[in-house]
Amino acid sequence: MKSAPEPTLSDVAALAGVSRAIASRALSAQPRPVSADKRERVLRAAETLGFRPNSLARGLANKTVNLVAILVNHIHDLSDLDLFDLLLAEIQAIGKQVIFIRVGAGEHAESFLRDGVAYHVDAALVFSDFADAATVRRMFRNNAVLMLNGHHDPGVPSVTMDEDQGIRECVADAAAKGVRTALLLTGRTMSLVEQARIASYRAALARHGIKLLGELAGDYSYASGRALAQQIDVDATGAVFCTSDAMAMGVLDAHRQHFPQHVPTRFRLYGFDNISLTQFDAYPISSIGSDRREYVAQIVRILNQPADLAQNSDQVLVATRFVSRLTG
Amino acid sequence: MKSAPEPTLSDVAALAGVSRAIASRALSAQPRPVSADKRERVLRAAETLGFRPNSLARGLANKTVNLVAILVNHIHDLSDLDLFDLLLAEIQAIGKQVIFIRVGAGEHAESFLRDGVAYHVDAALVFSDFADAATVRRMFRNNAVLMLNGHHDPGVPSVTMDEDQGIRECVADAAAKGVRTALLLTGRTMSLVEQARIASYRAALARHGIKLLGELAGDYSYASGRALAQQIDVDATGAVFCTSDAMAMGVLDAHRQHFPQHVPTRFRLYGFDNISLTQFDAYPISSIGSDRREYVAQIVRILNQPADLAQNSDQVLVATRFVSRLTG
DNA sequence: CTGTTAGCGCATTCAA
DNA sequence: TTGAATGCGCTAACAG
Repeated sequence: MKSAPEPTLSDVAALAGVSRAIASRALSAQPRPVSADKRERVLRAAETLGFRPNSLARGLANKTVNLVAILVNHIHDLSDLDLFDLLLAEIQAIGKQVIFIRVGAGEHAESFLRDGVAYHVDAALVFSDFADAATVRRMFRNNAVLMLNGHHDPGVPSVTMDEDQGIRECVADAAAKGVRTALLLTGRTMSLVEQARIASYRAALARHGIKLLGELAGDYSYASGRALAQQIDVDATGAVFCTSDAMAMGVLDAHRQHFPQHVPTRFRLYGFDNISLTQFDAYPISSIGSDRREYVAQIVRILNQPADLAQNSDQVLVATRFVSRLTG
Repeated sequence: MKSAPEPTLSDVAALAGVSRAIASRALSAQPRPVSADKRERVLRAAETLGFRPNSLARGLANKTVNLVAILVNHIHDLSDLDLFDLLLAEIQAIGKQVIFIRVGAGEHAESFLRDGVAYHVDAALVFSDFADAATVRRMFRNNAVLMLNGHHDPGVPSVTMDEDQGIRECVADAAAKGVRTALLLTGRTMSLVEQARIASYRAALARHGIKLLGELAGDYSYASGRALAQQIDVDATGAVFCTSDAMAMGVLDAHRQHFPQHVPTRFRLYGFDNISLTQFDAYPISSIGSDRREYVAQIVRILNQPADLAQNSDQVLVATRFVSRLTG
């Protein structure tokens, strides 16, 4: 009672009256030597049979799968659907498909991959910071990994945001507007990326003579921003810098509960990531972000390089810049 | 200058001093007849060699890939990161990996799939409405398709939201609160799902004697909601029903520009989808949604069925319910 | 330009 | 319990 078995290349070849090799060449994307006559017959045969090449077999034969893996902690790591949408479109545009892997907090990534195809993808884009470069390198082939989680490693190529640049601009903006004191709301401080970010804020604040009143540890989420906002001394604080837009949104809403203003007037509020939500009227939060198109372009460029080139292990830096909105 | 070639099962077998068959069994997930002694040697050999099974080869041999495809129009089709996050986690929990395919508006899905592994996945979850069931069925094996885009088809299993139920509750809520006139903001009206949704609203409104002042055609987006809001006659309209939360958010923000109120007092506002954003203070929009856990559970249940069972082509209906918030 | 041959890496017969 | 042999579907190398 099995449904009709999938037609194979042999079936096509047989119907067209040619050898399997000819059929293979006629159906190949690259130009291969085949007489126009036979190519035509093969194509017609494939059409009538409803033939669809088995990519597993093809991959096994020529050792390419046209598959890239994207590793994230949680989906929210992407922090921005627009980025993901663009990334997916561009990756597909170069003829590759994306296998999406979510590596939950405590769980071991390796067990997820054990029985999946992910081990043998052309490349792995690592957004997740579940592991350092060494672990990822062990999981995948060395030159197949692209670190996008802010972690650097001499042996592995990476595309990283130059967050320091945007933070400088952001703090400079606050200083120019007369801010003298500030509060910093941070994310998970065990993250290397977050540590670097915090260091940038500290340095920039010091450079401008802005006093850092304190650092409150959140977890990037709206809820944590909302909760921590209770600790803000509205009268003494000139600016609140958050290392995520979501936390800034939480701060904004918490503030509105006490002061029915659209935007805080006592202190300035700055977020981070420039997520698309900050374009909505309700959350006009000044933020820091990079040009998504350039970011994605850099990723795709590396993906397009033959593996030997990737050995150079590019450490690409993408600029970030301050984006001014109502709260800043 | 090629990097170390991946060790294969043969390498493991050789190092362990056994045949390939024994090595294969020892490494199999299912219990297979192997003496404890040899199993031990094989496992150790695999460990020292850093052996990782090639899933392409395995898939070719036993005709299963443990891969499911998720088809979307744009990422935003998911309208809800939480749903996607949960779905991905559950699919991975049953040992499958997800290949993500974005089928752009005008582009042909088939060309995307031509050279990808997607043709031979275990199943395809279709969120995109780029094509009817017939097209999807042609692209994938019949019983491997699960329609989640609201389209029904006798030959293909589906999990669909029972939107009519939620809409009834929603309109009943408005009627109970004395609403006598209403405006409907719709999405892309060529969509079959949207047409059904509109029909539900019309019927429910008529049933409660609420006069439908008009239907304004948007595209589900925040921007379209914002623009269409200009046409709302605040004095004559008792309630505004939107077929997406994003449009309701746009309406809310447009209204706030003229009336500095957190929530409209002249008319009631209802959205659709119950996206997580409506839990944020800024957008306390009453909405209609289903239990994500149940929705995902139903999908995974069907995914777990052997192919022959799916022949039954379940047409599962998941309940939706009204979720009351400040605007309703 | 064509067809034959030989693998890709693995799981599974079938004898032993 | 074991191992030799066979095949999954396709492409590449080689001869013609």
